[in-house]
Amino acid sequence: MHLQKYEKIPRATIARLAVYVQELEVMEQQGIKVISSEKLAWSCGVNPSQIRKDLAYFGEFGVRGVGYYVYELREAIKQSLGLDRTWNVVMVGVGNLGRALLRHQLLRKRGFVIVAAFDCDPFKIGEEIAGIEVQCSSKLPQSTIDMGVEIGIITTPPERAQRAANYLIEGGIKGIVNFAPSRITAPENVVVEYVDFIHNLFSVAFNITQHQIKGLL
Amino acid sequence: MHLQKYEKIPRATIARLAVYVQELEVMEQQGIKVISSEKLAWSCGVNPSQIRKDLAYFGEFGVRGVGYYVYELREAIKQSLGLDRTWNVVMVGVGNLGRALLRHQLLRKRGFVIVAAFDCDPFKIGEEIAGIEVQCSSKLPQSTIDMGVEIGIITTPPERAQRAANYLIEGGIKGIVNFAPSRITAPENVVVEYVDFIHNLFSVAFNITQHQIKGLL
DNA sequence: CAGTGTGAATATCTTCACAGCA
DNA sequence: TGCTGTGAAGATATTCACACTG
Repeated sequence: MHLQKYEKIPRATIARLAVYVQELEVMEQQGIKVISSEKLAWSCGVNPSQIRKDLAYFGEFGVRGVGYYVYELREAIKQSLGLDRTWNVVMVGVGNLGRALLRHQLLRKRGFVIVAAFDCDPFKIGEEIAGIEVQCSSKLPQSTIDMGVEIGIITTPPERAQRAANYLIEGGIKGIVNFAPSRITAPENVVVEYVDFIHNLFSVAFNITQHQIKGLL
Repeated sequence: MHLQKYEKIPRATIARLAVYVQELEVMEQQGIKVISSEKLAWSCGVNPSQIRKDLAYFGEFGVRGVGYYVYELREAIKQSLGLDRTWNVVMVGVGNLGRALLRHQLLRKRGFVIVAAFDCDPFKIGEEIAGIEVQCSSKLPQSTIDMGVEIGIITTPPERAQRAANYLIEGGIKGIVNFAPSRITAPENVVVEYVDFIHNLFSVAFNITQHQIKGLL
């Protein structure tokens, strides 16, 4: 196993590594065996030195004068990110978005296996979606402890996100991905990530407006 | 209208402004009329000066010695972001995720109205979801031109994302939010944002691993 | 000699600290 | 007095430029 240099790794680097993995997979499917940082950079929309620097946090994966072996590099990055294993995940909140995620193939393909789903709506409890039976939220803490689940996904309405988080924390979860548009509080040792695609729509709307303003100057 | 100072506004600022709007709405619902940067910062999980600096890009919204009027501030931010209007949106790709977004109330509530949905699967064409009839993708460019749509959402499988983008570009769209896990290329004048929640799962997985490594030291 | 790995230079972002105003 | 608005300082992140190597 490559040893990670002991430096703090920028958040932004992690986000980019995920993109690199994605693009490397596409290249692998296209039968490309070797790739230069320049070409990879081009298809990921970043600067070549950026890629080299990002990779340097974890080790030396390239061959000077040649480039990177696509398969090797992908595996190395995945290992560096802790993705050379599967992660058990539970979901809280089975609304439209929750259902979509339960049925989404890509999660499993990337090593994130949803092992249970919870909701507090009695009409939903007992329903089966993509092979998973919706259970009552109150069973959550015990279940996650029993199954050794480490990651929780919150897809409740915003006002119930904190309660969902509390259940997850009680259940000894180590990380939370919150899809609800509300901030949650969690102890230091629990990692929290927010997903809110409304932000991206905001951002697009803003940038369109800016472009137009610039066009007038 | 407040005049924006002519400086380039950091991407990160835009992302945070969206969070501020979210939290301000929660506060408004709780009947809070005035808020200090310190309290708002606390509930958004950022530094108070950060908030003041972010707002300063757009104008002076606060009252010294008092704080910010919640309603006023929210409106001012929305105006600054170009959200004091509605945006017509079209969707390409009606899979699990597309359906979830079509049914999602929040998009409309935030001023993003999905006015049409397209797919190339003949089995899906004609189907009606949340009051919107799925149309054949080939009709896309003409429809967006006719309806004056400015934003396109891509929720196709990755291998079809570029083609979807091409249709949208041909249709004169100004911004794209790509939910498919693949990079797309678009002309300079088209704004592109990527949404990929797998990245956030990667990030959580990585941070959990890191925490554990740190724990061992 | 093409392309990596990396220190040094630059650019960007965040936080501090405090002047200035209600 | 209390909290904003902001220049200056500090911290991070990105890009450059080139020594080095397969």
